[in-house]
Amino acid sequence: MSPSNTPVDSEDKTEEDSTPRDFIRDIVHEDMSAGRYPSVITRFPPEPNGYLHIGHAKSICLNFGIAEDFGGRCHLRFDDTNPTKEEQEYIDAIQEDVRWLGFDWGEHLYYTSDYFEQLYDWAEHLINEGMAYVDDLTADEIREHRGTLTEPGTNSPYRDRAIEENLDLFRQMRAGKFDNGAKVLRAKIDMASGNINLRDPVIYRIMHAEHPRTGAAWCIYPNYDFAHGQSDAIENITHSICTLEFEDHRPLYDWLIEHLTVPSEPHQYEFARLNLTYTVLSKRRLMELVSEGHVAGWDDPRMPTISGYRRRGYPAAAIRDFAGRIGVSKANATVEVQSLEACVRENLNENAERRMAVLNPLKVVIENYPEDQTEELDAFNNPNDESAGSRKVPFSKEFYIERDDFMEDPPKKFFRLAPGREVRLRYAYFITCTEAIKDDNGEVIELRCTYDPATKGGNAPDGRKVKATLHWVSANHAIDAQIREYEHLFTTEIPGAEGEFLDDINSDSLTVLANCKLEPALQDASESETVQFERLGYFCLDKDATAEKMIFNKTIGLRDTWAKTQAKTQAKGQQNK
RNA sequence: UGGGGCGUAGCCAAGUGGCCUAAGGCACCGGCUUUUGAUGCCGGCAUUCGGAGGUUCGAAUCCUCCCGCCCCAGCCA
Repeated sequence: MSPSNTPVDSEDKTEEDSTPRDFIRDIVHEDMSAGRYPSVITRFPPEPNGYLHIGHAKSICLNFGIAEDFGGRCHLRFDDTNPTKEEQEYIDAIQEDVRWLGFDWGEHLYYTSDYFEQLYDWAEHLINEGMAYVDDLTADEIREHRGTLTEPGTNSPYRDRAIEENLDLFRQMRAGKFDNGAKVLRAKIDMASGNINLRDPVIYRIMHAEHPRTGAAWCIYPNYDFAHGQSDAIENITHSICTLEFEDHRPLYDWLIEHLTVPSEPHQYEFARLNLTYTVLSKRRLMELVSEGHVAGWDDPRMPTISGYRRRGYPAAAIRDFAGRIGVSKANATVEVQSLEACVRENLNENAERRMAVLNPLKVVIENYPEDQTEELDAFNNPNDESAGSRKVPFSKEFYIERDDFMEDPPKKFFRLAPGREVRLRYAYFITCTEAIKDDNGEVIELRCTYDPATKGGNAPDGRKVKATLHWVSANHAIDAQIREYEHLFTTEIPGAEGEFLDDINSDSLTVLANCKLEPALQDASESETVQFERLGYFCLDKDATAEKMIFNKTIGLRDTWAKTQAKTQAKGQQNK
């Protein structure tokens, strides 16, 4: 079951594997030890009505992960019972995303729609057993008859129709004799049940709609409750894992499995869905962000979708790692996004190659450096990993540094470049600032410096130290690029906690930097490989890039304690005023 | 007021009567290292498990009551 192309995290998985790590694995472990099943079979059952998001990733990692851990398998099953909401585009995107996450369903790709005929037969069986009936009540009337949370419902006047009549009507429903909503098929259970799902739940409805897979073959469709458990049974699913809101449906799930002649007896288990701070994670809301243009699409790098994260440069392994770290339980939980971001940083720190790029360039001229000279300096691709090798970086008289790395009148704890101060240029030389040239507005537009030829490579033979190391890009060799920086899409931890979630959208979630300078090696950057721009963060090529114009997404910044202390001292200054 | 769940540090989360004077991760706070103010390393961070009673030699783990939070009244999933 283990995908052959899964990168990283394959090392210390020796004896840990079969040991239970959450309550669901406990159950599976116990079932297997007791010999209740020959092998574990789980499934991931998305409805193709939107793109997968990080919450789905949790479920995917759980279902495929359990299959892997216990030597079983996991099916990918599209739960396509509502043709009015589902589309082929989503079916394709979902498969791509699950694969990208590193999971493989092998031959086991299924669709609930594959079972429509069987499901229909089971519905007739229920009718024949006197356990289902055709109801002519309107949707409103059915609601009225359902009672309330505290009061029992009342029987529909059609509840006791003869079996023959029900059969005849149901067949006419299938034959397209009625309009949408004219009739439904209901399971006959108990209108007084405390569990509202057992008050004669609707199991088939009339929908004259084109289905992405079955086309016009059907005009009646089973709903979730009537389709899910039976589909599980058909596929011999042993552990049907879903989220907490389906807990109330389990009695109905079990009721159907019990009263139908199904090929196996699956069991449903529920866990808490994922919530993330500063993030919205419901399909309805994500759909709204997309359709109303608040983001550029499902794969906008600010979206918590799998495709958004992919485009943003998050490694699949980081998402899998995150899913493992947050665990699985039944407690409603809201995980801090920082936890996800920590996984991304950890993975990228280990795997991303380093490059140099200047986001907000400030030109520097070295006065004592030969006019037309260019040196090719050695730079490590990953100082923490020798096997990543090294590359050459061109250095010359004029280059760019980050505007933030120079201050004319630096505060105490600032130890980057300033007039008269010496710093190191990474992999290059020590330079000392001699002059800051300003424009008419007093804005610093260029720096004049001198360099010490003896410090080539970055070390002084006399052993003198320097407090800062700056990144830089040679002016004549620089590639121009646009860089897109992102912040959280929302300004509040729980968007919509008070009021409309759209009101909490962060209007500064996207910043476009137009005049960035990249070292030449970045010429062959790719969308799928996130690199570190030293001292800044992680970045990857965006799909909008062209041959003429490079565009990078900022995946995530490096931890920045300097910025943090700055913010703190600023806050203090504010307080004292 | 019906039914189903949940409550262990700022956020996740182990723990299922005695190795718990409660794992681990994130966050946070110190220190060391460092040609990324990154990384790495070291140390700190719940005498307490929603609350109150009770059972027991012994309880986060068992019992009782109470409090709080989430889900359910789609012909959505």
